Amino acid sequence: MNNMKDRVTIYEVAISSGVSLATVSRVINNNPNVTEKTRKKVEETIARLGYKPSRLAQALATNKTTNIGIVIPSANYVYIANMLNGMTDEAKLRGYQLTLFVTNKSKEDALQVVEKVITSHVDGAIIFDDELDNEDINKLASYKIPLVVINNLVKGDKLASINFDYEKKIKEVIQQYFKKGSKKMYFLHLHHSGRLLERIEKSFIDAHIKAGKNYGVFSIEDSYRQTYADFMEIFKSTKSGYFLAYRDSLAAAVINAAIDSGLRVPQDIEVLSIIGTKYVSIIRPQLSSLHLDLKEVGSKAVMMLAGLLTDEQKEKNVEFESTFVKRASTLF
Amino acid sequence: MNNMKDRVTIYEVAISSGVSLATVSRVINNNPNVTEKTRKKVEETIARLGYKPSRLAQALATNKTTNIGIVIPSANYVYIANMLNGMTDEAKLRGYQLTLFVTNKSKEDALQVVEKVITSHVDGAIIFDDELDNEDINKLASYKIPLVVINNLVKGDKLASINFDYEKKIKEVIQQYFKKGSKKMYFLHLHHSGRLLERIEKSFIDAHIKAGKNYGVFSIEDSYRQTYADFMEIFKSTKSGYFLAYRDSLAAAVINAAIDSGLRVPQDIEVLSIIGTKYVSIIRPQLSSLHLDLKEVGSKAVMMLAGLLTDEQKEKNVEFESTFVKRASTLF
DNA sequence: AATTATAATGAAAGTGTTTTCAACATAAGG
DNA sequence: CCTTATGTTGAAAACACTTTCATTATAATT
Repeated sequence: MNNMKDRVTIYEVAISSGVSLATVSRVINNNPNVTEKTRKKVEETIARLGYKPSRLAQALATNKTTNIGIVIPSANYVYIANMLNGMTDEAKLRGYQLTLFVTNKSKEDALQVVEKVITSHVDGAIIFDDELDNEDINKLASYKIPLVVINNLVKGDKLASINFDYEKKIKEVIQQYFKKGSKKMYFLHLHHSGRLLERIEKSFIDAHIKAGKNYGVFSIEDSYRQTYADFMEIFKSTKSGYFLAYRDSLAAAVINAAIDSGLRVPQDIEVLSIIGTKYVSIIRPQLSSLHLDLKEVGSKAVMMLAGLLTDEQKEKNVEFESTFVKRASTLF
Repeated sequence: MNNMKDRVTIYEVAISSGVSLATVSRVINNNPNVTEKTRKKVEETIARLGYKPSRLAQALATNKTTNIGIVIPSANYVYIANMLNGMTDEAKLRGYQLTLFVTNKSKEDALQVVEKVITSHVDGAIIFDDELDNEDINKLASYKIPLVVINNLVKGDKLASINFDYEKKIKEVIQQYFKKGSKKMYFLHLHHSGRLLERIEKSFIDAHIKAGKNYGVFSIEDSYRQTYADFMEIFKSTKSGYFLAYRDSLAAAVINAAIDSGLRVPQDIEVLSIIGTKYVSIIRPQLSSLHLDLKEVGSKAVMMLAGLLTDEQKEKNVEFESTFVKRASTLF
């Protein structure tokens, strides 16, 4: 209680060291136009008083907050956590803070988020969220907020983008499979899927149509438990198939249901997890998946945004290549 | 490009509606002391100009940012993602933004984080990080930053705390096991463990000493891959045991290694995951674990902090009770 | 030593709000 | 119709900084 600090301001530092506000400001910002002597003096009183500049006031004066907004559907997914991890690391390196904006996969929330991002005075934002559409994103852009947009095929000149090659890669995987495998393929369509997954699904369907092959689609909830239950039902009649699931947990639901139904993986049932996280090798049989270093994506996104903010380097469009990793849940 | 908006300020709104700044401010803040007529007028020009108040300026003027800082070791853990999920939901409900501060389990970073939290002008902070010690946390408190501290037995009058009952529960689980089970128990000690885990370990050891039982400790890396490899080695000689692992992924490493070594789970090898996430039921055999609704912890933390910020309700100390859930990886 | 160039400093305005306090207008009461 | 109470408004200070521009001090040049 006795050592409760009232925030000391630049003004007090100035008084106490017998210089002007401007000089203290220069010292804080490492402006070279300060004699070593005054710098020492000021630094000494800064230390003595325990002065810490207010980021708020600095932000207001400079129009820079060193805050970047991260727009995501939820903090709860492993792959998003991986990305966040890369972002926090890179942001720390560059002196940025991350502010979270989650849309909860709701269009209504997404609109709110857009407003919040605008009023929050972030220096820029990274968007990894399907819920924001062209209009939303261009609205942000129109407020001159530098943007890095991940996996959201949005048009706009002012923004940088990162895209995954999932659509192409899925097509390749399917075409490869046609050469050796014979099972009917099923796509697991999520009820609330988002546009990325829709594009992947389209890619899946296209590949089948092109090859004149038959395919199936199961529409499921984004829940391990529910999907497991669904597939326990499905496997009463369906005894063979190749299933493409968006997430590890959903792929695992299919695998576990298959095994619990007395089916063999991968002999009877093959499963591919599209977004492979570290759980691919924990689940048994280990999950074949498309692998992408999400952490790297996260740090890359921050790097690109930092580039936009400093006018240094402006990479506009980066494509991340995923690699198909065959593990035990598929034959090939 | 043509519709690029320069930020419109309260000043322009005032001019354009022929009132003073003060009145516009009142309208923005729903101050009742404004005639319906002027309110209408001002609201109309706000809409017409697309004015959005600057949170920055508001924050400077009111000394409230509606930002709360979240201090975590990393965004990459599933259980932390769960907590974040609860936090973001509750924060959105109450109009707060979350700013992330990660310590990377490094003391050096932790000190930096303390500085950043102070200068960031968050309204308050939630700390779920072992790396911050008494001194760090009290430093934050001394800057009058309201704090909710999770699982960090820190002393201090000004802060609210949330604690898990892991230590007690582990003791109970062990004592129960002594009644029916006969395997030697091993604790998986993490190299960089943090104080919570240390306390759990102490609890584990105490329970054994008290009962006069023999126990073992394995020191491992916090890595599935490495732990799996370690246990493939260990299971060459050790053919039986009850293993307590901090995380699902580590517990899974033990299970998978056991199975791949030809041992039976739970007949030969029993495994308990201390922090059970959703993966407990995905991994086979399903993991017995201590269950706690981390999402609820997250939202509770935000609720408590909001209480501190508004002086409404001040719950000071909340203990979350975990429940032991027996699944297939243990016999009892 | 005088002159010029250069470096260090401070005064003051600017950043976009809120808030206090005084002034003014309106409504109520006599 | 005047007085008082109440409700609305605006002027100006405050929030904690940065930055420009003018001024002063110092160093370099002749």
